[in-house]
Amino acid sequence: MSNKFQRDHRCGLLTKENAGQEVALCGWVSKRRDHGGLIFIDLRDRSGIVQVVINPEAGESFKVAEAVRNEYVIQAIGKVSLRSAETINPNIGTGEVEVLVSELKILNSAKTPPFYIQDDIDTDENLRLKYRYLDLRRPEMQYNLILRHKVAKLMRDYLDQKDFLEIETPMLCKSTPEGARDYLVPSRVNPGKFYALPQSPQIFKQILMVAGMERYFQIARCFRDEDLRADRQPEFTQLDLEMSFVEVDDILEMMEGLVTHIFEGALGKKIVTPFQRITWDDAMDLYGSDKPDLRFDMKLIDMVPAVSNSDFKVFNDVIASGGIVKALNVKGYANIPRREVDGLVDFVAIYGAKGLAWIQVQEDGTMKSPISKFFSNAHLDKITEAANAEPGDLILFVADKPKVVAAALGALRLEMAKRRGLIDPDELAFAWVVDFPMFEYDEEEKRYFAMHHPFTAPRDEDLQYLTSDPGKVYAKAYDMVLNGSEIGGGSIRIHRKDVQKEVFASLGLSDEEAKEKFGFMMDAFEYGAPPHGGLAFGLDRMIMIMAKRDSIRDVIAFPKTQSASCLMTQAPDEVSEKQLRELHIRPSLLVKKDNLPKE
RNA sequence: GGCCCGGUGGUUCAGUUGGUUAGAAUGCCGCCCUGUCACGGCGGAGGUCGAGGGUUCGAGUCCCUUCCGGGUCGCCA
Repeated sequence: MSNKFQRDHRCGLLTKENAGQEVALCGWVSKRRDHGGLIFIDLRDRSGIVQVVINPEAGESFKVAEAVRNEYVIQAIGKVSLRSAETINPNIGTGEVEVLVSELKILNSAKTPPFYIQDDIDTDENLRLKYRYLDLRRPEMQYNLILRHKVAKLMRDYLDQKDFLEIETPMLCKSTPEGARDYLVPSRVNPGKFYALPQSPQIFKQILMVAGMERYFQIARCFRDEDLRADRQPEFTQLDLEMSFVEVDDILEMMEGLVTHIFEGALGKKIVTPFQRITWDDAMDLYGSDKPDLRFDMKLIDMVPAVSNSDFKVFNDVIASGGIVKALNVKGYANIPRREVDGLVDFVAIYGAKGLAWIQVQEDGTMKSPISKFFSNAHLDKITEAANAEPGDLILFVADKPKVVAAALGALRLEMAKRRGLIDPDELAFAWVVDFPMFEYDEEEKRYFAMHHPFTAPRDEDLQYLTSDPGKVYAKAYDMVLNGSEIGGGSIRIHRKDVQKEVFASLGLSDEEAKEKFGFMMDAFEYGAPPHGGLAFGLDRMIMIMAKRDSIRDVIAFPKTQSASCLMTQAPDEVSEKQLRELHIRPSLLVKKDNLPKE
């Protein structure tokens, strides 16, 4: 009898219902337990694990079972049988059944793997990445990739239903001047010229709107040649989309529908809409971050009114020079040991804060603090009132330029929440951060930069300040935030040439430069560009949160290390002189790192 | 580019103030075992202590350089 397939059932899907059936299974040996006259094998395929049992009655196949080792690929044919009550294993899904094997075949042998193929292994990432094909065999990694597939499918289903078209845009693009560093690709047929890999399909999707596609999306790979982080890879995936004839509310509503669809479909979680909306100004003011974690409260408190006119020179000087004083009230943390407080001073120093002041409100209501001696009782009353402090609370102060205070206290807020266990890992706190400033002033280069990108539309009421006072202009831009992570961002775009020209001018781009870099886009805007806007979701980050992982690498099949290399394939690598010459790159121009002149 | 953490049998780790032959657990190999599921019992093999240099009578341990991995600040329109 020849089977069309080598197997007709999946390991992890066998249940009581299959009892009595003759089945053929294929998979990897997860574990072998040899009792001499009886051998148990945990057989694993993508669906899960089932126990197969073999005894000497199976003849030659029993000898095969004796030779089998972990990660051998085998085919097992046998009868599904119910386990007797005392041998049921409640720890696995298929624990009520097992397969009594009559025929066992080794499809391939395997070397002993360098680490266990099981969840919760404590292994160096080095090894996991080098042997990624083994790492990906682990159930939790399979779950992550399956989840990723489900999410992508749910996205496609939803957007298809809403009349979006999936359209591909080029990978070989023109280098863009501002923003992140581009990955460059030399052109063989155009000596001395380079393509850039896309940082996003931004320009193409806007052109697609001019082209009348009305609703577009793409699950697009994007590239940025910047330093890596736990949540940042040099190549990453975005759900990129754009719509014509919409205003901000239309897009936010559509995206809330999308996210609801995804989280219900993939995780069975009910999401409440509409999401909370918070302006960028408020987010920075209350949370010190443009991506606040709203799973807990602990807002930043403005302390300037309470501490003004005291004898504390440090605060007075900061306020006099245009700085601010803010504080956090860490409830019930007054008993923090001195050593830990000193550690917090170091913690905020990372973000540029020159110091950290604190007041411990003791159980008897008295203050323990290195700075309380500078304040009158009236001042202290005002401070505790502003902080809404009760006995047992710890008040932490940072005084500096607004940007430093936000960064330091924003980070400290998260850190204290972690230490106090204030974060519910099962909660999903969605929010929109809206009304971003259009521009950000760079002190070093003494000019404005676009906070999102230069195609973002300013708010109608702010158009008047575009040239006179760019710092006052806010944009029709929005970020979707989930649990303190930015998972999506977008804006209404500029669709009028005159406005686009003004924005380029505010950015210090001359007409010639604008024409040289974005001429095709300005041209397109002259041929009937519809009002449009869109958004891009960071797919990797969203999956990371859904899978409750700390690293984006765990939801990407083949990620790069912090030095942007692939430990499995050894990319990037050197290339032959011939290849270089064909690309018009003189090998002699290549300089190894250790030969570079010191800067 | 800065700061911090790590690199010791296949794996995860211990290794004191620099001192004899670098230990443990697990894995691996062999033998035994018919109800295990972290199977059990007995025996065995397995180490350039990331690499290079230095200090020292003597370095896994101290110093310098370097490579690799991780976290983070800058950076990421």
